[in-house]
Amino acid sequence: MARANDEAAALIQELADLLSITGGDAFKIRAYEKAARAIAGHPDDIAGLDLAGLRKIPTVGEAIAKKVLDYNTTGTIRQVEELRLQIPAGVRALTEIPTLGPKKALAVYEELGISSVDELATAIQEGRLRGLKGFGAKTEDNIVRGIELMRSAGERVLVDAAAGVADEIVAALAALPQVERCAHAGSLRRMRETIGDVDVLAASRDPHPIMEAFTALPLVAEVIAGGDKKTSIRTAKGLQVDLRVVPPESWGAALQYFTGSQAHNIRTREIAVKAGLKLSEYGLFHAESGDLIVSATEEEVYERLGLPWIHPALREDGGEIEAALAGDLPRLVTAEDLRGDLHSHTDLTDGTAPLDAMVAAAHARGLEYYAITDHAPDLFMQRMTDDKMLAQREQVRELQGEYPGMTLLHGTELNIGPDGEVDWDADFLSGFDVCVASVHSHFTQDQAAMTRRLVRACENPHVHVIGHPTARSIGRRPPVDADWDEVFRAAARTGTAMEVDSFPDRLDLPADLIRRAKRLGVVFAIDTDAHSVGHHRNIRYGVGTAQRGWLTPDDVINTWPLDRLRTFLAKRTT
DNA sequence: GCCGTTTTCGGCCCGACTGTTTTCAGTCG
Repeated sequence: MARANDEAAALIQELADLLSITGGDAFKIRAYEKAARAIAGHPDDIAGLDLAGLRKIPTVGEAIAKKVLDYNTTGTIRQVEELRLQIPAGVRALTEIPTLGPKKALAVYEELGISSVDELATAIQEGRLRGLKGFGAKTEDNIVRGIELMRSAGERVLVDAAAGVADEIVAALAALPQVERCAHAGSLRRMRETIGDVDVLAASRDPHPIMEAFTALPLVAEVIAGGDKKTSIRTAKGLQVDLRVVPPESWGAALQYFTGSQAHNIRTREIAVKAGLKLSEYGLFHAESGDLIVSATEEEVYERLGLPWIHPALREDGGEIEAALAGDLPRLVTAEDLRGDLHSHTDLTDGTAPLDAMVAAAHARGLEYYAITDHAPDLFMQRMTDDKMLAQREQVRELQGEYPGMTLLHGTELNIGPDGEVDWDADFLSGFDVCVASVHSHFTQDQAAMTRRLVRACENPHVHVIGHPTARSIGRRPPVDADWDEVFRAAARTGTAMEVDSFPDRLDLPADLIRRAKRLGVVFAIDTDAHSVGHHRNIRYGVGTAQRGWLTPDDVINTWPLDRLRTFLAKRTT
């Protein structure tokens, strides 16, 4: 699935990583890192660009453009290959150990010949790090614990797990008398699909009791670092939480800073520097006099930098600064924009709640329309039959009378077979109000077969939405391999929507593919795929993913009024 | 290595905390 852009960007990033170990110029390393991001996020396929075309990519100059050309012709970059010979892959892996960065990795490699995490663990056991300059008893101890952490937990968690921890901590701290404001920031506020650590921000003039209350919370298993401005803990499940306490008047600048991303912050600070200003978590200051200009709200900080407020979901240095400067920021879709949900299940198949409970939950969300889409017969374990489906349709029509303000749609989630065929013939399919079609098996087909399969499903006039298109399960199953641009072109051509599935372990389409699909003219449906009443709450994660994909309300068919949606659904079969 | 109404050289975001040092380097975000 990797595009040339992604592969070239990964090589440039590797070049930066390798240079940081060999002690290359820090600014050169940063230049590579910036260019890697720009290449990964560039809308055009770099495989088709010449030197001049490549140099038009921001932060890509002569030298990096030539390296990308090198990649285009040879499939690799010569300098990367050379550095790989100097620095074994295992030495790079050492920098994955928390508290062990490039300098210490190079030290143990050069002084002791250590080139893997296992060798390092053994060397520490044998006491061979003793006496090495810069390696004291505490450092040794931290490395041992870092290796343990890396080998056990320490991996990123799903967004709902992080949100649960953040909500608990924010609720506890907000109740303290010293706390004036408290909120989560970081990658969770940006709604990244997985979260490495949770950032919590509090505003107060009296930080000490807050830090004490924080480290005394029942979920705290270990205190990693403790100061009056910043304290870090780890939960029993291995999730790190950083709490920063700032003066109340710094709230806006601090929220901007701690929301990140780091790449976005570098861009905003560069803008500040060019304007003779200095931006930190404490505010926006005059560089020379040090006088404070603004700091109370994020809006003020961005405004004084000459930018409109930028939604957290966009803050990845993925083109949002350029769009903001040009006045082209999208008005992102929100949960309030959603009028309906087009994908949900009941206990007729693998849901756990009966039809009436699911409909009541949808009504409680304030939806104007709601589709029940139980599985179709090709998923044999669900034991669906024509009669059962028709009986459910009758129940849906009867239930409609109880919900005059919400239109119930009867649909189904079809199974896309290995050849792209779906359950039921055209005649039976035409009886549904809406059909979602999804891949549920044969995940490992090669790219050509999978592409044909998805294109064929799009071309089926009865299929309105492709459900969880990549079929990935975050942390468990990789996305299927397809030529996504070809699939998206088929979806745009046939008027088939791509789903943004809100399940925290799906979030499918992922944000980067959403952006690619949108550029090709695709429309989307943000659905819960709810299998229980509680799953309706997951919609926030689907909306967050759609926002990271730069979607506006108009891109999303279930923000449309019912009449417009019906027109969209109907034109497919005429 | 990139960049430029401070343009072809001299800059390049900013701060907190830790550990090993006696004033600072390394790591992290």
